[in-house]
Amino acid sequence: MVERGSTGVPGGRRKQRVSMADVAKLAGVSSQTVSRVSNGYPGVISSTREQVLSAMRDLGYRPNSAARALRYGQFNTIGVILFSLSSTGNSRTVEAIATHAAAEGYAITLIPIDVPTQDNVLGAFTRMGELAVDAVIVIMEIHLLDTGTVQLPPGVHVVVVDSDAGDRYSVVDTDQADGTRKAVSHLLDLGHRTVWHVTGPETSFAGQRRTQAWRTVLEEAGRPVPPPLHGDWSAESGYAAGLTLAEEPDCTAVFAANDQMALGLLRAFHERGLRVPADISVVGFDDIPDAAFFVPPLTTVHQDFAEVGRRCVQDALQQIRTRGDSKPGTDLVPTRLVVRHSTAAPPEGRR
Amino acid sequence: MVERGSTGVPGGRRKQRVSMADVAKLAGVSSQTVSRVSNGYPGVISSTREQVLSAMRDLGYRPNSAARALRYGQFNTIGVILFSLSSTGNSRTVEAIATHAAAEGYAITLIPIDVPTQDNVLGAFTRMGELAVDAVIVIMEIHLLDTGTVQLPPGVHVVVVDSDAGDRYSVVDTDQADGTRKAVSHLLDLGHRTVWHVTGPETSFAGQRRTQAWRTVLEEAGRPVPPPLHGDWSAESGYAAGLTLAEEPDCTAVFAANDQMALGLLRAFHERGLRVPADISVVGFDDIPDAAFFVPPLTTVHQDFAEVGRRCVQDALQQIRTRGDSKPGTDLVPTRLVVRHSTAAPPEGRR
DNA sequence: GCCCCGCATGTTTACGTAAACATGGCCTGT
DNA sequence: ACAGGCCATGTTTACGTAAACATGCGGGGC
Repeated sequence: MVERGSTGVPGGRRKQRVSMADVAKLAGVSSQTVSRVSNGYPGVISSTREQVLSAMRDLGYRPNSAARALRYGQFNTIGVILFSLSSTGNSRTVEAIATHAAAEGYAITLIPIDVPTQDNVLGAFTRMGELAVDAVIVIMEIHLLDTGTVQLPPGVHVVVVDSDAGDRYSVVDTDQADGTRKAVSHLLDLGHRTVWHVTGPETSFAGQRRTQAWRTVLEEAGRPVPPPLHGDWSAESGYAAGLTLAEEPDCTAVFAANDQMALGLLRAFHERGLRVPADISVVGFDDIPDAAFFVPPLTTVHQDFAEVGRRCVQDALQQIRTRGDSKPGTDLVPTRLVVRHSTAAPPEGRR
Repeated sequence: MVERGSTGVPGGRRKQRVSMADVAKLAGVSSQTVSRVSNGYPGVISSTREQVLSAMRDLGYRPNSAARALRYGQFNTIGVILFSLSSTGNSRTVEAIATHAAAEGYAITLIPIDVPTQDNVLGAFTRMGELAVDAVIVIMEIHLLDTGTVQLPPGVHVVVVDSDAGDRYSVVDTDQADGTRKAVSHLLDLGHRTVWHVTGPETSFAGQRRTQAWRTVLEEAGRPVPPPLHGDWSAESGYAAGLTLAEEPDCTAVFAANDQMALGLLRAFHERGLRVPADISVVGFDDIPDAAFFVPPLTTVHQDFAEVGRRCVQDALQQIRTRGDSKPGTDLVPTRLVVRHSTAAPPEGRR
């Protein structure tokens, strides 16, 4: 079982992999002709081509991508650096990236950072330089990298998600501010005096932006700005915030920075005997597939992760093809408010 | 932009990448010495080493992984083929795979198959052969591959998740049967006469196994086996099943093949005025992070995706290191029943 | 004092591919 | 009929790295 490969060298340890030279020998042509057939180049007569193809089949020839990469100077691979695949948003973005990259003939290499310490991030970026990638998509708050020690290797193109480094890198992101505006305005339009807020973690740029936009909308409307409650994206943190909010008699509407925290809110309110939406309205962010099946179905801001992924790949390929000549900029993907049954007018006398 | 010539051409576009030869020239040594320094080999005097390191820094040298891979005949990369990252299970398994692989110095290349047709699968496996990977982890229903047309390229080591191809490939999976047994027995122990079931899609091996085990447990206990309701993993399909089950007066306990469908059940029962668990008990499978925050918190079977991922990597590396000498086998990861508040004894007179 | 050994470093080569250049035969146009 | 050109195919070379082999110098043992 140790020996693999194909040519019938009796007894001896066979060659690990079949090369063009092997195919060429069997087909009775030069390796260059094999190369031409392999790449579908013209200028090979059909009988020769058939012979070569047949030899390839017989030997189980597969091109060696390392040699190709060496020859061409590029790898047809895009690296994706991220903290976690656990969040719906990240995993769906990565999925879209992988799909679109595959359609363009690029593979995806995943570089996870389990614990987002400075050292780990630094390490990931250092390894990155040695990895076989033509471009890197970074899905995280790039500020973690701004302390000066880290610099991306030159010659590696970068696209950033969930960050604001638009002046230095190409940025693709959901339009957090606009989505938040839709959510908060929806609640105000229903007649709520103000809107409370459960934030995402401070390390998240997306979270920061949502909180910032929430504050701005309230201020522009001349409404009081309640103290935000701090969450970390998890349903558990939303639950904790919900227990606190249940004690606030003034609170009739809550904007959670993501759907999972909204789920925690729903459970907390249910436990405390608050009816959603009769007593209190809840809006989330993301529109995860489950949101339509929460009790009650959640009104939330739909993010188009697939589109984010698509644009990431597009930008990355653009940079690769222009060799970085394209200028950095920010590419915002629009959102959409999905109204379900977790929002309604505030109860009488509380608006 | 076409030229990629030598260093120091004033005004000219510099070489894209720095090679050992460049470092060697600057340091005044041979490229072999640079190689030795780069790989931490002994036999380089410290003053020379310092000079080389300094030159590396100055030029921003990074080893070319394509050349390395070509030289060594391996890529230090593991490919992961999957249908979707959308499911919690897959994304968490992939995350664990990526983390453990990184710890071993391996990178992960993702090969998504957006639509699981025979052709696409075939295509993915064909491309796979050309990709720069030393092993492949397949996360999907292997039955699709058993029709004979598809065969993995020889020389690529394979580990399969969610399948029963244990005789041909190395398999790692959650112990579906045992988890199901725990779930169903829990409900029977509470006093329910029998347990209804919402299945996963037929294409899923994991789903099939859960349904099979559910039936077995009931039969062994001498209980009637109600007709299973067919789901597709989505909360929506669970919701549809829930609406049907709400009309079944005999139904006091349901085992959903995953948590999302259980979520759909909860909503359907809530809408129909059935109290969970007072009127009807629900058990899920997976223990997604949100399950603890459903209304009510869901009793479910915990799957250790991280462990599945870890063992996948372990098996893959084992195969790479032994060159496939290790025999295929099935490696089952145990589950754990997490009892929350969606299960209770059946209502009086209905047990 | 001479020879040999070992150590630091240099030189050659091969990994598999494909561009660039080379060759040779046949067809076409006059 | 002959020259020129084009087409199918072969040969050479370079991509960046590292193993294998080569070199040359200094020091220790006799």
